[in-house]
Amino acid sequence: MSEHPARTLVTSALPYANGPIHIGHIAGAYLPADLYVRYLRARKRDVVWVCGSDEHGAAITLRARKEGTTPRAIVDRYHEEMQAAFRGLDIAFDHYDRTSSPQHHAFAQEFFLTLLEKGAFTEETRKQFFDPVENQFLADRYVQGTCPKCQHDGAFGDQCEKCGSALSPEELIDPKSTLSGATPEWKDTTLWYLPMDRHEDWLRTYLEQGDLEGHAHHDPKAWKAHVLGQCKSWVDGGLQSRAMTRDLDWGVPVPVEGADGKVLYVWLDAPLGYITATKNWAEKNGTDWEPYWKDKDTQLVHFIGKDNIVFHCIIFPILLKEHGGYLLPHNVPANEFMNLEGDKISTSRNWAVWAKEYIDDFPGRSDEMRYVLASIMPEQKDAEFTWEDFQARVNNELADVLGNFVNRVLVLTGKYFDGKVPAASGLWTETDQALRELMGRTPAAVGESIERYRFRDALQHAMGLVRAGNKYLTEEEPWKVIKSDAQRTADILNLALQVTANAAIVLAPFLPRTSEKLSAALGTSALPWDAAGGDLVPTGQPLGTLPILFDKVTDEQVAAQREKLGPDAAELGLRDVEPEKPGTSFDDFQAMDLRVAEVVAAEKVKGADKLLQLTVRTGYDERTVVSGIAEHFAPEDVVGRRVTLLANLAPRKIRGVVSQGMVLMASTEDGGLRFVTPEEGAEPGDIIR
RNA sequence: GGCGAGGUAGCUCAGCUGGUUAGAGCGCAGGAUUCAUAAUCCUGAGGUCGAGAGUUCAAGUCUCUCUCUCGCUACCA
Repeated sequence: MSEHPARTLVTSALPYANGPIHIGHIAGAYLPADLYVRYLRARKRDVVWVCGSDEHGAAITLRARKEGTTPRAIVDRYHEEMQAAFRGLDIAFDHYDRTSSPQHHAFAQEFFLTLLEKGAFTEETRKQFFDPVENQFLADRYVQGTCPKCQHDGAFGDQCEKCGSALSPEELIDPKSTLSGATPEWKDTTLWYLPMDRHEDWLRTYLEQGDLEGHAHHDPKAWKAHVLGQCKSWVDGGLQSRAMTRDLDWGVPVPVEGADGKVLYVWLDAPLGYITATKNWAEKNGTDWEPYWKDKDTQLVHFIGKDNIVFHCIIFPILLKEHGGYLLPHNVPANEFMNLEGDKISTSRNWAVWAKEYIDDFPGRSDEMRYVLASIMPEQKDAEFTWEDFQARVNNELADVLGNFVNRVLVLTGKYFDGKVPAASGLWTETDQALRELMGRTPAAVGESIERYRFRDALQHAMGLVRAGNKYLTEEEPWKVIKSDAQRTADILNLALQVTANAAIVLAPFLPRTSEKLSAALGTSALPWDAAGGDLVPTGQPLGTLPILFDKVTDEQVAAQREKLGPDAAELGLRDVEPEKPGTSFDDFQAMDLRVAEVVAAEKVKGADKLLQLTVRTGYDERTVVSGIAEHFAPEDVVGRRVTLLANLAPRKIRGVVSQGMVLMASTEDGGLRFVTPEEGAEPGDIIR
């Protein structure tokens, strides 16, 4: 406990600015960080916690197009909304920034240029195929044509899978874009890749031994199993080069001559936002940001969800190390996912508890949600939130155990000692001693758990003190003792009050509002964490009044919340769907040959989870079509069905099977698939137009 | 398909480097109690630790096979 870093920089994953915040986000990356940081602040440690909105990327431009507005308008709206959601749950960042700010753009460009100068990227200026329809450059794999060696006509730009020859895309005869089918143009472009394979050796040492550049850096045993497991699996599997730029018009422009229409890959740009945010925090507070990112005595901790592990543990560290001068993460305590009422949380299906709606429905009751989420936090495996469980925890634990304990102590003191802290004799019984010892070791137990990112454990320890307090009162029965021994009654209540004051401190990270109310009533506000463990409330201290700390959650409230899950009634008439594609021509439509066909045989493609190999009868031939529907349909379910076939689609080899056409499917809102089946009477071979 | 993490009492979950009768909270049953928000406290019932095999004096804890869940990844024309 004595050794600790000189300062700690904490980050939480930058939330993506195209949707509201729900409890899955909160429990994953924000509440744990908030608990950790509140604890460190209470210990008077030097800690800074930064976060911000991740505002770039293609999804935001798509959303803007759908809503008929600009990306700027979208990110501005969510930037405000997300901050309000965090405030509502008392998620208290030291600084919340955004990646679309001029400062961030400038910093990200500078960082990119430094990497470029240091040779961190492989830069390739070369001619590359460009799809004029999709208006973007095509990776080798997205070009297909006839193999110059074996005349196989499904060869990819990098390799012919028929004869195994390695190819360059320009060698292909009659190349086509696999995105649009258009004939690509041969144009100059520059791409910047991060060759991650160069970094495998030191990454392995860093991850497995916790050593960096020959020095002990962190304790790998302190990392969560699932985090290390996933990282090792990546490194052991061999790291690939990753393009660090994208062809988009919304993002941080690549700061290189002639790179118009290119932006930094969001995964490069977003984590740099942590640094920008730290800089802006420092400027706001008139201090220096550099020690937080560069001093050897600083500890860097990233709080994220499990979907972000590889980026924070592998790619970002590579970037930081290549740049030089920056610290690498000392721990990445990623949480797993929070499920909801038996199902995955889903934004599009409105299967979520939105932070903002919770606060609207339960105003002033942020502590309750914080408590429940901390109790069930998905620290080592996925967790499950249900409203029934929420009700039980709030009612049984917060109201009955904590709230009632506080109330008993205050009422008894009010009744017997006029609301003033009675003087203790100092003669403690064995029972008293046992409780005092528990009180003495609880702060360390809670703190140790928090420092190990075991927040549920920490909360258990803190609540354990309160439970012991209830037990103490029941066993010592001051309401009986008062009749015969006023001093003994004073001793009992004095100790019960000390327990209450201690509980206020150790519960403060979890229940900041409740803790503040309690401390205010006891006159122990502003006591630091390290004061806890002993007597805190001075004799004679008049106690303030406290309203009931926690209202019970009613069955009606539970029912109403469950009712809100699922598709919104208002949305049922007007669906939230992908925007319509830009206009096409009648000629383009005419170019497609759509036919009625019948499935005569079906089998799973071996080695593929999602692929079904179908044999379809078109009336004029029988052919093989590979379709990605195996997760929705068993082979026997599809045999005999009449389907809509795009018959003249260029053949393509998928998983070793040549697919001659495409079966049209409707994808439903819940992620399911339905065949587009012609009405009775249509026969295989009938033309659809 | 490859890889990773999980599968422990009715529910939500702990069980660190293998070692006496497998734990907590909630729920349930019985009892005690009344200062308190019908709150509290005590006692108890409940588990072949996903299935099967193996290593060991000893396995929830190590190895192998299988199975289910979640994630990453490839293939979804």
